[in-house]
Amino acid sequence: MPYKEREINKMYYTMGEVTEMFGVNASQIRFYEKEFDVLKPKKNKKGNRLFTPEDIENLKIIFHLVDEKGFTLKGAKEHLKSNKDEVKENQKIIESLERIKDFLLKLNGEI
Amino acid sequence: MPYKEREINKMYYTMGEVTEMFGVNASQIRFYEKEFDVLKPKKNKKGNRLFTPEDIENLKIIFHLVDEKGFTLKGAKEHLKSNKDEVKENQKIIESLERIKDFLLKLNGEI
DNA sequence: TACAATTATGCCATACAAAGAAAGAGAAAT
DNA sequence: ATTTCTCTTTCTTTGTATGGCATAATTGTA
Repeated sequence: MPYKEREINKMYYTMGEVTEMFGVNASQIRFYEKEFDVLKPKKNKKGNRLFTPEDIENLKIIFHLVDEKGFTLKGAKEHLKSNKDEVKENQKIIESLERIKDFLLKLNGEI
Repeated sequence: MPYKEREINKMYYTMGEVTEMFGVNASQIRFYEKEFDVLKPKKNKKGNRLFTPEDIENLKIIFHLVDEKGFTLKGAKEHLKSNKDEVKENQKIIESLERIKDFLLKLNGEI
């Protein structure tokens, strides 16, 4: 594995970076960590949390569900479990349609 | 208007029937009535509530959103008002596919 | 008597916020 | 180089406002 890729994989976010990113109090992040099993930040020797990019993605989804959609934490948990695949499926469909669109545009140019 | 249809339109549900139907306390129904503008039961001379079939339908939706989907009351309200949910998303996808269909039909005619 | 209304108050879980301790990092003093 | 002092960050624990109804008291009427 090349050097840069290893660096990316080792990318961690501190608690300060996360609270800055979402504009919330650290206590809320810790509370969410207790509530949502998908959030599993590593910890260093001191005990400080090291958030992975996956943690960040999950936090984005959680904040979207809770703040914008109006789910309870419990509702957001179940939505995460049952709908993560659905969201990814829709993403794939959209990407597929984009490719078809590009193909058709190219075809249209050739006629 | 024929007799039977008038009867159907005049169909009302009492508070007792509603609490029985949803298995909840009357105070919860009255509380939801205060919270959700869509719930507007008539009242007879005595003051007793007369729930319309439309009220019942809305209550079904509300209970579904709150109890099963895990929305907060606020979230359920907004979900009811703005159809910004899956329905509208799917609508956009369908419209997009319709346009693609028209494009393909046109293309097929030209070749 | 039995069901329903209103108004006021009570209550418990949810969803965080605040407080205080502990642990580096860096600068200053020894 | 090492100790001491502050400064900052994060930790854990404890506190609390709000949400979401339930209960109580009183009144009405069929």
